[in-house]
Amino acid sequence: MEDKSKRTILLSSAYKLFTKKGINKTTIQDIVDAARVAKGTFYLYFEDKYKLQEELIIEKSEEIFNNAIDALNKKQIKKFDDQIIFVVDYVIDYINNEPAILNFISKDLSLGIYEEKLTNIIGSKETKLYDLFLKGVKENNLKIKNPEITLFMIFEVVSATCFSVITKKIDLSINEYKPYVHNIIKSMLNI
Amino acid sequence: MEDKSKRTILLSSAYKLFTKKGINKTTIQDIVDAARVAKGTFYLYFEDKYKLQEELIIEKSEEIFNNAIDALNKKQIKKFDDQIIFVVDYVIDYINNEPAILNFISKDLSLGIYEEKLTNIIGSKETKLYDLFLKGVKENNLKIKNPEITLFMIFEVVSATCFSVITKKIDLSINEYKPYVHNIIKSMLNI
Amino acid sequence: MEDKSKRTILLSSAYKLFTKKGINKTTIQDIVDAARVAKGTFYLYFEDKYKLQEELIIEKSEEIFNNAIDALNKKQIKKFDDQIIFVVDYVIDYINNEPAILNFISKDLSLGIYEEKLTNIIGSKETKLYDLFLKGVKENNLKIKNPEITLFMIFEVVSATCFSVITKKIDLSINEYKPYVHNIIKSMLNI
Amino acid sequence: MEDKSKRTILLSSAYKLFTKKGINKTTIQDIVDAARVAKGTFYLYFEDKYKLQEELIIEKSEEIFNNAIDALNKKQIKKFDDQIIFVVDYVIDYINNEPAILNFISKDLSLGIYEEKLTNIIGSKETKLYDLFLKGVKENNLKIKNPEITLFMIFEVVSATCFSVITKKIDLSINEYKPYVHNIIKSMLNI
DNA sequence: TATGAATGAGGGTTCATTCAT
DNA sequence: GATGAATGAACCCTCATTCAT
Repeated sequence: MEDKSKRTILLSSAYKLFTKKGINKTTIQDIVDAARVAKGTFYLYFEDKYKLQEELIIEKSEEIFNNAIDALNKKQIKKFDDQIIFVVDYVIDYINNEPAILNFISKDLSLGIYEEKLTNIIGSKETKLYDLFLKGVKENNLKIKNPEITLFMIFEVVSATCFSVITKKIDLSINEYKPYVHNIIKSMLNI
Repeated sequence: MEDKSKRTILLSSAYKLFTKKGINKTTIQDIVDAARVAKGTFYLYFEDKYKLQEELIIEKSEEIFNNAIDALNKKQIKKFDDQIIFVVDYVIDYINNEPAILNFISKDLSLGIYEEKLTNIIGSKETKLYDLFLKGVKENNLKIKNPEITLFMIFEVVSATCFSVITKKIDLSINEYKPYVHNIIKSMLNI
Repeated sequence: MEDKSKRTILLSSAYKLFTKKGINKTTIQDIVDAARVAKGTFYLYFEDKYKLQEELIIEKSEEIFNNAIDALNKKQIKKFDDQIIFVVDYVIDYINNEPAILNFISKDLSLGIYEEKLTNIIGSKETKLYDLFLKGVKENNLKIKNPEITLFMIFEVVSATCFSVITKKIDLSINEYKPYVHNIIKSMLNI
Repeated sequence: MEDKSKRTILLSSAYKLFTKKGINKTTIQDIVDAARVAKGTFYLYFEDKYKLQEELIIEKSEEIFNNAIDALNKKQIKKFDDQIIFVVDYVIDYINNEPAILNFISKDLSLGIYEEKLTNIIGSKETKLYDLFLKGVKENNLKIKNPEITLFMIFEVVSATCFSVITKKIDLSINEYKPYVHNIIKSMLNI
């Protein structure tokens, strides 16, 4: 505990506040108060709260996607579309269990940033998810012109609809909702 | 001109500023200056700038959707999926021609609000779009369990991806993008 | 009293503080506290404290010079150099009686600004002092190539030395000092 | 190089920054960064940046005056007023060639301090300049009551006017300006 | 000596909101 | 209804100074 760097404490304090109040309503004063740290300390480590947010988003997103793929590897799922659906469901369940995360990454003003970063993560040639997808398309001889765009659109469809369902803007349980998503994804994969 | 109520002038001044600078960077001072009205006057008509924004969003959205359906009625489009795609394309083209509107309804913090309002508009039993959709599903004997959810998801898919394409987060022209959307919609309609 | 505008109160409060503590050590908070006015009110009237200072300097300088010339007009001083010396002595005495004014216009960082403004005042074709000087040079057939520069340098000599004497940087009474200045001025006027 | 004490490095780093940005806009962080030294180290050697500045001013001023007198000694200038004028011109030229020095010693808030220090330097019985002046007055049998005051006033006149000319507050080249100064000095020396 | 992370008082500035006119 | 001067809480950010290592 005591060896946690102030930087780490600031990150986790900000995370809690962002998920609770959203980034716009969270002030730097709130963050340093929660971290029991002086105001100036914040500026030793972050330019402003948006830079801090970016770090959190990248960190959190990578964590979710990597966990999803790790979980996938432990299963024996053969069919490509089932693999993709497994990953999608994993992400949906994760967010559904920790819905406050949406409060932090998209409620206020940051859906744009979030997507931009996630697009980087998904589209990055180094990412396991992207590799998985490309390999699947190839091995299954899928007639997909531009796999990157398709993957991106899957992500968009999932995140946008998932967001609405989880935040109860539409009266649908997450499990009632999943089949719809699965169908869309299958059709996007031309299977 | 001179008989325009102050309220109307405030709405149109705010609209111009919101599309130009986004709502967060627009101050009430900016709005009343543009409207050539005193600061106190603002509070005679609106609780705060977010209430004003809500009004604008509803007004603007209804305008777009109603225009879309009016345009549809002038064409002789027989097939149901083509009708839906026509409406979708109409909306996409509208936003693409006036992308500043995204600056106002989603760039900052308001995609959530926007969707909530639009959901109301789409889902409202009184809306022409909803009626059109229901009638189409029935007449075509489509195997769609819950038409409302499907319509909602179409909207989500269109808006989320459209937003990314128009704001150039993904390197794809709006016309390259349309076929993807059309395919998804067709599959969602089980046709 | 009650009809004094907040602007006027801010100006006079700032004047007191500037003369007491210098402008650099005076904060906007100090000024509004002294004026018993809210902080925001300051920004209704002044961009920052330096703009306020400029106004004070111009106002105060014009006051001094105009008083000097008015006093001169009440005397019957014939000789040109005596007229100039009268004005110079008037200014020296004024500052000597209210030396705190130097604390405000030159102690901190503002000698430059002060001089710039005074140069404008002195050199301004509309100023009585400048007219007086030009007329004197002409009527007395003085061999002065560039009267404006000469007037400027008289001002510099007086203010620089006067500043040192009054602020006791040199151990000399103001009256012991005057003859030196008079001699310099006479020599500068080539009389 | 490597044996330069941290103290010396701090002084020269501060000098560079003061001449470039002025003392007020130079932070202690700037200084220690430039000196490649830790922040705490600054406080081992200086109370604050103003104490450091004082040292620099004294050091620099002595350097200039001593150089001026050394240069004088290499010339064969007989007449006393020519000697003084030589020194004055030397100083003027020096500042004119390195005007950034004014940025450091007077632009911000320090003309007062500077003059105070210089007055000490000039008036100090140990200074070569003062000796030179006293000797000259005596040998030439000049009717100058108080040589110290006269020397001080020469300095004031030169520095004040020189400052205005070099910083372009008055539209006059340094060479057009010199004759005016020379005349004033001659008259001050009663020659 | 030397370090540099940590501090926190304090500055400038913005702006939604009120209220006497 | 309409005004706009006044308010003051709230914010971001800087930076001289300290102190445990």
